[in-house]
Amino acid sequence: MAQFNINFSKISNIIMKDNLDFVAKLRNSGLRPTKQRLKICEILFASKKTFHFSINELSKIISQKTDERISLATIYNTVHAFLGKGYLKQIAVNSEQSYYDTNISDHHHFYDEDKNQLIDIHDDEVEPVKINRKIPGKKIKSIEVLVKVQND
Amino acid sequence: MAQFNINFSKISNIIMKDNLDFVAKLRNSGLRPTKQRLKICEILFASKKTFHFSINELSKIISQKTDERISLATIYNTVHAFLGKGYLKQIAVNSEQSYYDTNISDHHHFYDEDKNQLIDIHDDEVEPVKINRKIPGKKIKSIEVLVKVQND
DNA sequence: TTATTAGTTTAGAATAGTTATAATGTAAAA
DNA sequence: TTTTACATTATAACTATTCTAAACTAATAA
Repeated sequence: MAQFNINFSKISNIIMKDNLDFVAKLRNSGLRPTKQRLKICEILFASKKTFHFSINELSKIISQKTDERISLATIYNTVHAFLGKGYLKQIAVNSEQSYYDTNISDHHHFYDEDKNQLIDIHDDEVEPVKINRKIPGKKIKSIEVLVKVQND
Repeated sequence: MAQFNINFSKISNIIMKDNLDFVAKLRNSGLRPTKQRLKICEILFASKKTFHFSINELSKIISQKTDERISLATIYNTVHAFLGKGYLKQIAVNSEQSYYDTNISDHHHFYDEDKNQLIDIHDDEVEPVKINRKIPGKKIKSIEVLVKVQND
């Protein structure tokens, strides 16, 4: 009886509303829907609005939004797993930190060097980039434009 | 007399041919022409051919080409100094390592993910990238295209 | 259900790249 | 020369990330 109550509160806490979608999403990609992964899904994918983050920033968001802490190792693991499944994109900005994007569509970025912040460039804001050269034996995996900006 | 010989061999060893140019180059930018900096100048700028390198790679080249070792700290310091003076460019590829380019002109890159190698894209190989958007209060510092390629 | 198994989380150790420190050395100025 | 400011160095410290191995938990079999 006591055990039932505990389990129920746990479950109701974790699985709610659109979290059912996340459970399916994870299961479909062969990832077990653990409470850590569901929490991270919620933070990353619950809003229609996409955003950019570093592991460090994600870690802070998690501690703000949750009372239960998630270990750094798990955050790294989860982000890598999501990258591998194509749910996240990695963005090369500089060598100090990795940045990730919940917007996985092909697009380019501004990088604000003063605020250390990425800003999406929408496809209608750039002329398509045409590369008139091929590397023998290689295929293009991605074409990314990074526009660095600073205060003027 | 003995001292004269020692100094002479030192100097003749260090300052020769186009190294005089490097002495001037360094002096003109307010950097003292030390033997370490001259050696690194030689490696980086003696050939007309430009190239890409990581600190680790540069360090290896130095130990191959010199019997006198240069400390890692000095290599970092020197590369940073040269970056600051605009003699080198930093390229954002991924977060594992910093890459540097002795070609400081505006240009784009292929990145071979299998060989972990950068390849210059010449200006005539890309249509100019047009960004039809401005960030208020910001000016564009650089526009860089990174084309990731892999074996096909 | 319950037991088993295979995948997951975790703290903490280990590693890699980079920066800081403080002592020693050296180029340039006095 | 002597002095002074800048450079180099070994090494410690730091930061981002990965590894490890033990404890845990979701899925599966019984």
